Amino acid sequence: MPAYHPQRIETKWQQYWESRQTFRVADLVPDKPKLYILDMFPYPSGAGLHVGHPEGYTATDILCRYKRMRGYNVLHPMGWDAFGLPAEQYAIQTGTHPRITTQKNIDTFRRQIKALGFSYDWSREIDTTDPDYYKWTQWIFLQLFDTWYDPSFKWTDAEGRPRTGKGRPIAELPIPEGCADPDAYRDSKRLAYRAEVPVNWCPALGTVLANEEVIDGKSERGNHPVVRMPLKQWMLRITAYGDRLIEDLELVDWPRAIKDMQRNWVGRSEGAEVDFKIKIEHDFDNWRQARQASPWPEEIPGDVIRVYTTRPDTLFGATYMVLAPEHPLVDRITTPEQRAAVDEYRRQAAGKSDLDRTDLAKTKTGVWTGGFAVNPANGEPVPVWIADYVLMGYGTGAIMAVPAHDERDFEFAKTFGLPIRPVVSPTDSWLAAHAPEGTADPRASYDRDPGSFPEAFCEEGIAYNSRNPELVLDGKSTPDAKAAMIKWLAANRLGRKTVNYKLRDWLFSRQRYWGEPFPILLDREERPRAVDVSELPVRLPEMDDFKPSSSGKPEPPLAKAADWVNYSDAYVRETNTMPQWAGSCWYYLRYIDPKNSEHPWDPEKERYWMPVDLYVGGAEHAVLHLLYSRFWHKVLFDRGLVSTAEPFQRLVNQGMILGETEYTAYQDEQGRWVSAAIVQEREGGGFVSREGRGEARPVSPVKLPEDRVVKKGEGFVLVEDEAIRVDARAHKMSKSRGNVINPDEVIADYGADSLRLYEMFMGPLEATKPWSMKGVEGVYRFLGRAWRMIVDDRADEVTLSPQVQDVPLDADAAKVVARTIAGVTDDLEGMRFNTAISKLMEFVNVFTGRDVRPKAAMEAFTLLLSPMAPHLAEELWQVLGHDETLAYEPWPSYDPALLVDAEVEIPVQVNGKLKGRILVPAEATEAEVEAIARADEKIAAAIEGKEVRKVIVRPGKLINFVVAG
RNA sequence: GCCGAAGUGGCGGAAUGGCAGACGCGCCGGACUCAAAAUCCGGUCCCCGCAAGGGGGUGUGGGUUCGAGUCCCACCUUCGGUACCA
Repeated sequence: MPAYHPQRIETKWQQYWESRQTFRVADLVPDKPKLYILDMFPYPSGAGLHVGHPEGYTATDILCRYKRMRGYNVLHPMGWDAFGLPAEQYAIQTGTHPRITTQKNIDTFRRQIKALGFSYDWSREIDTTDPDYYKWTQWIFLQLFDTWYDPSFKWTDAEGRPRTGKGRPIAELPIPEGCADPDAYRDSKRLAYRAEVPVNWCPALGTVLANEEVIDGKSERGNHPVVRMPLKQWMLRITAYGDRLIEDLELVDWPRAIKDMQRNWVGRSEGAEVDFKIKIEHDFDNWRQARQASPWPEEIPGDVIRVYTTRPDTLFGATYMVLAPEHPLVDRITTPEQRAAVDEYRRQAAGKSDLDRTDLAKTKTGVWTGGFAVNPANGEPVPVWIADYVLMGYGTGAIMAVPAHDERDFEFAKTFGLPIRPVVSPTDSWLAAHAPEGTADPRASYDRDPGSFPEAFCEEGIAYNSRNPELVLDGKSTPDAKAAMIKWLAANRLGRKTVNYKLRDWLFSRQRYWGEPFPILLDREERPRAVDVSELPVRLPEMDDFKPSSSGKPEPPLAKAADWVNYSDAYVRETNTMPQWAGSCWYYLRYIDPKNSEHPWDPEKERYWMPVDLYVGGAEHAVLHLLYSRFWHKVLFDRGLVSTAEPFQRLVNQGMILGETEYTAYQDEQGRWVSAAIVQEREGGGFVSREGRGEARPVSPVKLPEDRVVKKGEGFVLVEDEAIRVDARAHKMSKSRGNVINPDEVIADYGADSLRLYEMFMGPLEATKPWSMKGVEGVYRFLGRAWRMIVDDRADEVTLSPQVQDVPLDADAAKVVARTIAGVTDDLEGMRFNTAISKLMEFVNVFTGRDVRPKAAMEAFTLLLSPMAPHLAEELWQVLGHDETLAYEPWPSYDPALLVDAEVEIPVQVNGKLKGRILVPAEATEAEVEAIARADEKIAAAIEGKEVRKVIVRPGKLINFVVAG
């Protein structure tokens, strides 16, 4: 009977922990150091827990349990990111209220997570859809609404660095003199503001779609037409924090890859804005004089095209301009002759989603407007085109095209026969490498026609062909030429230096039901006003119809709740809701003080717990969630509501868990095997084989069991025909592939401890790795061996094995124990769980081979095992005679002297090649080691008759003879 | 295309610049058993050899070093992210 029986043990200890509140954490414990270890909370989907979830959760749980035993006060909470589209779509289909679905899913997730035995403090559980939670999400939104960004505000950060730019209360915003409408001015400066933004409106579905849901201008569901139309939406001014989001990455301990991604996403670039006068009559000279005499206009005047460029040094090479099709000046500049073509092009562009315009479009398209503008550097007229390779959302939505030195402009100019004027001289090596074959004098032919080269020269170089009566760039390097051009432009009010970001302001509203309502009222002129804090939360109105609008225009479902919308005679409620990101942007703060009804969190508790010391989650959140959270946190910091500049001090990304490795062979229509080497996946699904230049023939994949394939050379082949290559690959788990592992089933078969242990034993936490049920069995067997090492498996009751005796440790045993403690401790500190487990396995392999197992060794082992397999460890601890949980037992210690051996075996090399091994005293000097090595028969033979030029001795490590001949 | 990560036995993986393959899976052999399962013991990178022993080996090609899986350069492959960002 008392074989290792995880199901019995695990429920027993889960109940024990729950009933005694073993892991409830006190807020402020002055004599203990604090540690805040956080998991990314899950979206409770209807599919239930996935084996990917427990990977990160197990890792953090191990650390928490380990750190508690080392005397830390550990905050380790869990909650639910529960707003979101699936519950709403389910509601539309079935009429079930999203709250019901969400609650059901949460209950499932909670049950599954609890079955894994994690040491969360469940009294701190939060749910983003709970009005007591979203009350504070709304409250934080009001802070954003109440804040403007002062880019010139000087302050000093916690590291003592001088900083510029800070969010300040809107009441402190200086109103410019003579401002006709101070309220409108304030509204235009808030971090939360309203703007017209195009959305993908699908009239047939009556709903607004995300970019991913639009394919080829049609809806993914139902294939209905989708149009882009402007809609008034809430935006968050994250771009104001672009520099700080980049700079403060220096303060955190995150993987370099994630920091790089964030930097790229923000995409800061330095360049210049330049104004090109629209050429209507011959008025350029007059305009220049007027410009010189007045300040730089912040608002773009109606008669100029303002462009952004990172290469102002190439302005003399700007031979045409391109506007985005949506650019407001298109109408004004288009000539009557070109009107029809321009309108048609714009109509086509409007039918394409952003993805279509970028992803699929390989060749450049565009239309001339018929209009011209004037190049401010040389006064030459340049034609103005529209093309969808210029995006309205970046820079100013207009570019100066320098085809000689920009790959996209080069391609466009060649397509439409526009002039290409070189203004940066390429290096000789570039010319030699890129000149078309047979070019006698590459430089001469480049200067004559850069278009004859296959690509543009986009690197830095020496300027030429760049002079006007006031400015000479010729001979200057690119950085010098940029500086000179910017200086000249600024002096003549034709341009100025600017910084630009790829990052756009954050579109923060959704036309959905299942999200946080905005705490905002709109007056008759649609001016926003904050709901009074005393009226928070603004609850979602009860509705039983979640269907999209039938009004024929994009309208959020909340618009149908008439009583709710009509706040008073003067005001209506905002009917958009917040995106799913909102609740997850600040949840780590609410865990600190989850029940506080007066404040989002208590400032003293915030100072105690923040920052989060370790944050673990999937890399798919590397950019958006982490960037958005950091942005909110910085606003809260600027407003004095949190004490740290960054929320997450250390970040670790767990890798993805793939399905079991699959072997796939291919058969043609006659059922003949086709080698995977000649099979290609076709776009839009299906596979074809292609032999040499032959016809592509359709083939179908066939899944093979492991014993039908064999390794040959680089890959796998069929056992019965080794000429047939077989694909061997693990795939992402997905319902459609049928390779999803359900954690409930693993727990039922092997227990939670085995699941936990296996997920940690698979490999490094950060790595992507394939699942293997055989691997689960392996760790299950290990736990069984650990059980039998301590428990008498032949007795009727669970009792201590007679081999476990209260005897002192002999020298060897003491060494094994000390080494295991040292190794496991070190591995846990470094989050190397896989090697920590292998050290425990080695320990068991040693002691199961012994007839007498000292009790002290067994106790140390049990404590070392407990963070990873807590249920089994608690049971063993009890069998070893203890009444209380081991969760707060001190972590085992050891005598460091035991790690040092008196004698060590070291390798002997001759010219770096291993020739033998010798046993030397650990304290032996270099000369002694050399003498022992020379005395060794094999070594003596290996160096006999050769000149020993040098002897390298690493005491306790190795000896290497460098010989000649 | 750009950015990032990774390439080590049949498989997952281990190795502060110092004995490559710890630990686990799988496989082979043995013990226990009437038999099987479970369990226990031994073996298992490749090649030559009965053995002792010898030789080769960490994606490819160079380099640094007494010594390279590890550091540097170039390339190849796979995975992840991103995508006309002016």
